[in-house]
Amino acid sequence: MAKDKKMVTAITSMDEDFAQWYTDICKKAELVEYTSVKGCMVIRPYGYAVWENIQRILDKMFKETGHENVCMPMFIPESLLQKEKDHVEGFAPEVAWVTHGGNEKLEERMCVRPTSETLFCEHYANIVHSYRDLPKLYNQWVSVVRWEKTTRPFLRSREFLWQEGHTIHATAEEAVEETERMLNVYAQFCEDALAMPVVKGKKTESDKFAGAVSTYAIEALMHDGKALQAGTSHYFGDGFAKAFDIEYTDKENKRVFPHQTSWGVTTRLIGAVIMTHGDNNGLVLPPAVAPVQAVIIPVAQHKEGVLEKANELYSRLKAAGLRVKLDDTDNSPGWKFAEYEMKGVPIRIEIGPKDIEADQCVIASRWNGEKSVAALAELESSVEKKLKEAHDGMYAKALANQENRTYACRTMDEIVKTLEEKGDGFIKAMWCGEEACEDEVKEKTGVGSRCIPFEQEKLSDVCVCCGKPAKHMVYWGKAY
RNA sequence: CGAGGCGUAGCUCAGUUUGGUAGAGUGCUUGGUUUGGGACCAAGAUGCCGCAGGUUCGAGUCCUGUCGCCUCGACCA
Repeated sequence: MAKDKKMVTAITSMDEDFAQWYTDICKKAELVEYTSVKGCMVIRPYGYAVWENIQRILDKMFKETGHENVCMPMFIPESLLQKEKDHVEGFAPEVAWVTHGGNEKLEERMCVRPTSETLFCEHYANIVHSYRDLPKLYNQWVSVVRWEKTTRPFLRSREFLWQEGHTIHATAEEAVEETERMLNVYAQFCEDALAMPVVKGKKTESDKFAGAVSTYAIEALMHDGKALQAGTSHYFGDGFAKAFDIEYTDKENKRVFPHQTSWGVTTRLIGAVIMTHGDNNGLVLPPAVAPVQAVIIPVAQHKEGVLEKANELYSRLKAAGLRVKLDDTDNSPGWKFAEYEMKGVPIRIEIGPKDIEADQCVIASRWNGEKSVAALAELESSVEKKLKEAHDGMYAKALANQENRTYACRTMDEIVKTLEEKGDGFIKAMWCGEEACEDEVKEKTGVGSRCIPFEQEKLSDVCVCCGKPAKHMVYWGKAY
């Protein structure tokens, strides 16, 4: 293991002030910059490259499951937003309104989309007429606006980038299946691409999406023990179809309502990556989404043959399909080490005169700080092996953190005591299903319901709050 | 949005109590020596003191507003 001496003084230590540590990483790793637009941020090239990798991988998964990309308008007329009662009640308090076009006041004001269910519904009403038109499996990569009061880079901003999938199906069964399928796609993506374990489950009634019959979510546990909702998938039943007059003719020549879903993940995933894997030396990126997977640092690069050799390694790794960078600036090697650690590059390759003589290079892994020597002849396979190890190691470490911070509690007192003694984390506790109890737990312990996990355990027979028979085991936690 | 704290050089911060010429370290530029964990020497450049008003002969300093960051609540992807 690497010495645990803190080598970068540029960022606040996460044990000292986690929130400040997070902000420091966002800025020092050159992911974002603030602007004069309140609550909005510039996603800088390095941060955007992470998003592009997330997009690329997810987009492929969406297409493999039969989805097509579309693009809806960014404005929604007020009358259209009003059509579904629960939906408008949920979103109206946080939408931005456009009231003027140029100097002229609009006949009807329009909101900037906070989400696009209403637009998709209007569109589906136009294009779905027969069972032969179903299903429609659509997705769009856009930004949306929600007038948030408290904002933080990636975790909550007034405008954010996301994808929203919107599908419409002939039957409820098919739509429910789609809702679950996409939640699984998200969970698999988090595991395979972000090395981030998640808990899959259903949201409670009070926590579900405005207008949904049921909402499913993946919840991840951050390094400070707080929970982060990393993705959601909603089943709408035929409620939106009824509100928007989407009807089709089935095989029996009957007019029926179709069933819908929607699902989304956002740039918040980048925040999740930062807070799941980052350490006191900076960002730690999972290899699958790292803009640079390996950086080559020449040592004593002024010496004969060093840069030539470094360039040769660069060409070989590039040809092997890796995202690789060679830093031949005249900063000192130590400076470069720290810089790429801050930026979370998974693998560092050091090549200097001593290595060249021995036909080898040094490979250092960001996630655990380990250094090893690799023969130049086996460069490609060594680096690929280290990248694989990085992914697996990061996942295992994140999973261990999640498991170590998940506590089963049988009474309210136990919840309070656990949080006091162990700090924040997931609390597993039984629940009767009544909203009053959910609220009381939140009020008395500070933790809210995160989800009813698919993987249920029976911790006791009774609700942690009221003592009546329990219906579900719930994950509770403080949320971002 | 409610309560509290903070915005001064790219970064970290002093100076604000008691109004009177804008400071340090680090970074940046140039030259040289270095180069396996944020190198060293020398010379140089860098500021509408977050922004907008106000008080004053004079504001980084006092007042008001606003924008942003941090903490704790409420709301939320």
